[in-house]
Parts: sequence; C-alpha cells; structure tokens
Amino acid sequence: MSAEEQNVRPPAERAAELREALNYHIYRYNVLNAPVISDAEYDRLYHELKQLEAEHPELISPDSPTQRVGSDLTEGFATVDHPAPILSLSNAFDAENVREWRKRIGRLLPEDAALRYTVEPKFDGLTVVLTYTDGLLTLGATRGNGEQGDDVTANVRTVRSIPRRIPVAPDGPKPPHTLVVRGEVMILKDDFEKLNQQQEEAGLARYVNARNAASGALRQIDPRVTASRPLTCYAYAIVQADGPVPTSQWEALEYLRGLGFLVDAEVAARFDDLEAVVAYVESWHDRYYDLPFEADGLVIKIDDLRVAADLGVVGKDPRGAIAYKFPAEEATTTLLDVEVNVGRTGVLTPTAKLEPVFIAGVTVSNATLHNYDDIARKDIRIGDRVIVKRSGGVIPYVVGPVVEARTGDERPIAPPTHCPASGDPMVRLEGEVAYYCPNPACPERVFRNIEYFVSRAGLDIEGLGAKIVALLLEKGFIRDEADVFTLGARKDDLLALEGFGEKKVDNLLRAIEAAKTRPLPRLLGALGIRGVGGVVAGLLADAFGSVDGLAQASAEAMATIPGIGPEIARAVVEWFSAPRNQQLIEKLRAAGVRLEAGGRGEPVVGPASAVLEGLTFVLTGALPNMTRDEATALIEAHGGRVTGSVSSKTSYVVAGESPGSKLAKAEQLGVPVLGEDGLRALVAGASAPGDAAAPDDGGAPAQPALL
DNA sequence: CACCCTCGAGTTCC
DNA sequence: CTCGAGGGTG
Repeated sequence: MSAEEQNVRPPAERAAELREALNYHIYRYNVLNAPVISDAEYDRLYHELKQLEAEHPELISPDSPTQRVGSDLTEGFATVDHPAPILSLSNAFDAENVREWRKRIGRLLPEDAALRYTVEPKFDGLTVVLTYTDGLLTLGATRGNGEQGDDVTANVRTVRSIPRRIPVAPDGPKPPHTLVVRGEVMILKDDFEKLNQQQEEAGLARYVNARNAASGALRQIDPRVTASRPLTCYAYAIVQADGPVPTSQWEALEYLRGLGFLVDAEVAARFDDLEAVVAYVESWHDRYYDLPFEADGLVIKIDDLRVAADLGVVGKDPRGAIAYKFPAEEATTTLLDVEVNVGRTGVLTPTAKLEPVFIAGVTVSNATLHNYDDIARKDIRIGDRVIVKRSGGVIPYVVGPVVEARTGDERPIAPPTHCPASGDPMVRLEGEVAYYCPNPACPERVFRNIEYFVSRAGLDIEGLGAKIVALLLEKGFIRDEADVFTLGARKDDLLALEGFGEKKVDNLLRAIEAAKTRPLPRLLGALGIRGVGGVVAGLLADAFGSVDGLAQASAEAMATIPGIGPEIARAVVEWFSAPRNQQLIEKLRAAGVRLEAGGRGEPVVGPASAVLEGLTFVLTGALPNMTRDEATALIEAHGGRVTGSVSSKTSYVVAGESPGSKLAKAEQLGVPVLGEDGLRALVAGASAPGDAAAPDDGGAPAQPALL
C-alpha cells in the first residue's frame, strides 16, 4: 500500500489510523525502548497528522499524539513534579523554516527589535532535571510526561559528569540555595562502541543504539547497574533558581560550566544576525557526525531569556526556540533479499536488497552486509524490518534488525554452499571470515579480474569500464586480460557493436595502446595477485626490475624485502606457478606489453626537494585548488609519504572541505592539521633559498614545482 | 606474543 | 570510509 493510496482515503479515517499508529510508536519508543520505525519516519507520520488536523480541526481528539507530550513514566519509581513543564520544540528542516520562525515571532516583538541567538546541539539522549539544595544534588528526575517524571536520583548520582556537590572545588563559585538544572543524559559514541564490545565478549546481544542503551541504564532499579554503564550528562539550561542567575542563554551556559557541569563547547555559538545562524547550522550538515555524542540537529534559541519567556508558548512548543533537524541518516526499511557478489579474488560478499528508502538526501536500495559472520552476529533475516544507516561517509550499511517487528515469516540467511557464478563448492580458509570461490576460471572472477586490470587502480585504460568489459566478454572478443591488447586487430568488429562509432573506437584503441607501456609497479598491481596493491607492487618492482625477474624469484628472496612477509611472498610465487597465469604473461609479452621497469615514458624522477623527508601525511576532505592525486604527488615529490590512516606516527593531517573522521582522530591524537595553504607553505618555506637542488644522484633533473 | 601501523579489498549513489 | 589481515616492533 503506497503513501498515495493512503492519502486519498477519507481524512477522518486516515487521522484515526495515524493516531493509533503514533500512539503505538510512542509507547514502543518511550516505554519499551524498542522502536519499530525510525525517528524520521515518526516525524513524517506526526507531521502528516498535524497537517491533517490543521486542515480539519474537527478531527482533533483528546487522544491525539499532537495534544500531549510523550511519557516515559515507569512503574517502580516514585513520581515527582517538575518545577516547570518540559516542553518540546517545533522543528525546522531547512533554512527557510528558520526564517519563517523569525518572521512569526517578529510579529510579537517590537519593530526592529535586535535579537541575539545561541545555537546549541540537539542531543539525542534523555532529558533529566537535576535539583540542587544548598549545593547538594537532592533530586534527579526523568522527563516523564513533561509535567511529572520518575525519581531516579540514585541512578543520576552515579553519572560522573553530574556534580553531586557544588562547588566542585573548594574555591569554586557557589550556587543559589535552590538550583534546578536541565541536562541530557547519553552514552558517548566511543563509550557505546566499547560497551558493545564488552557485550559481545560476554556473549550478550549488542545494543542497537546509544539512546536505548542510555535509557535502559538510567531506569535500572539497582543503581550499581547504572554505575557500570558509561553515562555522560551535558547540562544546558537553568530551570529555576532563588538567587541571581544569568538572564541570557549564552551566559547561562558559561555559568553552568563554571559551577562544574559538563557543557558543550564544540557547537555552542552566539550570533546577532539570523543569516549568520542559518549559515552556521548549515555548516554542521556534513560534520555533525564527528561530534563525540549523537545529535539529530541543533537548537536555535533567542539568547535573551526574558524575551524568550515573553514570547510564550504555542501548543506545547515555546516560541523562543526552534529545533533545526539534520537530514535523517537512519531509517527502517524491509530487507527484501540478499544477493551474493563474487569479487575478483573469489570472496563472496552479501549485499542487502532493500525496499528503497530515502536517507540523508538519497534513495538507498542496496547496502553492504560485509560478511556472513556479521549477518549471524546481528541475526539479520530476509523479510526483517532493518535499520539502515548512512553516516559520516556515504556508504549505507545495515545496523541490525528490528526484532520486535518480526511476524515469524522471516527467513534466516545462510552462506551459499556453491559459487553462484561457477557452481564450485565454496571454501572457507582457516581463521578467515570470508568464503571463497576457489576456481580462478570462474566466469565472475574472470570478469572482475579483467575489470580490475583495466580500471584506474590497474592499467587505467580510459573508455573501458565494467559495462564494456562485460559486453566484450559476452561477444567473445576477449577471454582474459591479455586479449584486451588484441582488440586493435578487430576494429571492424568493434565498430559493428551498438553505440560504437569511429571516434569512440579510435579513442579506446589509442588508450589500449598507451597502456602497453605503463610503469612496472602499475602492471604488477594490475595482475591482481592477492596482497599486491600499489605499495607492495612498488617494492617488488624496485627489487626485481621486471615481471620475469619476479617470476623467477624465490619466496625467501621476496621476504627479505622490508614490507614483504611470508604470506605475500607465498601468494606471488603461487600466482606465477599457475599455468594459467604463465600463459597470461606470455600473451602480454606477445602483444607488446612492456614487462620491465624504466625506458621511455617512465622517467626516474628524483625528488624535487627533500624538505618533507621523514614526514608522513594523511589527506582528508577536498582541497580547494588541488586534487588528492596532485597533493599526493606534491608531497611525494618533496620526499614525504602519504598514508591512509591517522596514527601517532602521522606528522600532519591535511584537511580540506568536509573532512571525514580522520580530522577528529587527528585532534584526538594531537596531530597538527594543515590546510592546503599550510601544505604549500611547508613545501615552499623549507625549500626556499638554497636547498632546492636534488641531493646526490646526478642523473635525475630536479622537477620544478608540480603545480 | 601482543601490540600498532599500514595496506588491500570491497562498497553506494549520482 | 571501514574492516580485516599482514608485517614489523618491543
């Protein structure tokens, strides 16, 4: 049943259906801690109902979820009244919504009133209300239904970032006689990972998400259990005080920090211009996932708390603040099927076929399932409702199944016993996760190998992508990698193919011709020997100088090279001992492919300078004026190294636009971070006067700056 | 033998 | 980008 079909039904019927569904989801979320739909979907349903009620006010009923705030009251805890009701916030989903909010409140304010705004993270945790009497933490309560909450004082006292006594230091500032603070309890992302590792080691189920785990922890009857869970609390508001406290939100945050509360400082900012606010919140779109906590948006508040209070409340939403929601990165959908992919090495990778679902700006219908151990560990079954996440990076993956939504018709997923392409029985190597198709002649493996051979990672033949490789295989024009070089003799056959004109064929043949004289490391890497990528191929090329030299080398000889161990050596020897591969080399030789290092087209370029000698760089994000390849070339030309992951040995991280998790890692490890300019300065500065001459080897002329 | 670091391999969508 | 595994080091 599609959304369109639902929407043409009578409004009254649809409203009743939405009410029922929402109430059920509220119960699942708040009471059982086991939601069956994502927050984003909940939001969608909620807004549909709200809009329906706006158009047809007669449909509003007292049990409508729009008329109440959610409740998480649990039996087993004493119920306490909140000094002030905990309200929710209206949502903004884009810049325009934020401007509309400003316009709405503008009508209630004096003409041209100058406003300041604070922006804070919208924590995805649990709201708590903390009461201090003469500096002592005397009450901690959950949000409950907004009016009343559960008394979880004993549990709250176990949270280390919540002061049990203020002042925390003997000379620290003293709070007023009574102080009520609002905060958010959560499990930080790193802690959540560790917690799940412990769960696994203990043979227990993983928690699906941090919020549920935190919620469960806070509601333990035995506070010792709570104490064993890594809870953190950020404070963000003063609810009540009987002494002088700040009258602006910005100062309130500073005040709370001064008293010893944990207060966010990464996101919090104050602006006196709404457009600056809009630019700021949008700037968080592609970096909020680097925050140490889960956040599903930002909160924009009128900084002057008296002005905010005077604006009052509409429905259950205060007018003085708005929640700016990030595009949802998680959604639930149905796992329709699991497809098996055969890689060029023979590894089988399960891929999830999903009912298409819109997440963070794109429609996702496929997601990797990594391997069969992972499927078993998460107990994912075909037909399950599954949570799909598209975080930090871009690549979506299946987080886990919603066990509560099972109907009993779900089917377990078993690793295939035979290769879907060749029919060979699958092999699982001792101690490895992957299942392999052991047959090197497996049609899928052959296809993937050729595809890799000609790809950018291999010989980089432009105009020869996966589609065309598949077509050429199907037509019988090629059967292995070397056949690619015989295509020049079959120009007429190529021209006869659909979509292949004179120009396209000429370009393709020219690219193939050029690929005959690629540098030796590229050729070695393109062969697809297990464990031999760009770096290892370079080491082997340096040591043996030619394909034949390598083919004759012993495993022992290879293993003496730093960076090559017994495993890779064995894989290389094994590869060259296979008749199939020996024939391949002979065909390449016969086709005129250069199998040695050096020669024309491969100048041995000495370093332009050695100013970066001994330094290791990691690139992340997009630099404004150079590609990653150019930046890598620049660093290497000056004697530096570029690696993929940040470690304590990394000298510099070069970060550009929308950097990934590497930037956070760098900050965590205290590795200095450079921009593009910083990199150029490093190169230029040190190589400036006098020392630009290439060291000793007279043969290679120093290259001028690369750009 | 237990770490840490690096490399290779596979992956999604437009 | 993330994961798993190989290689090297203390």
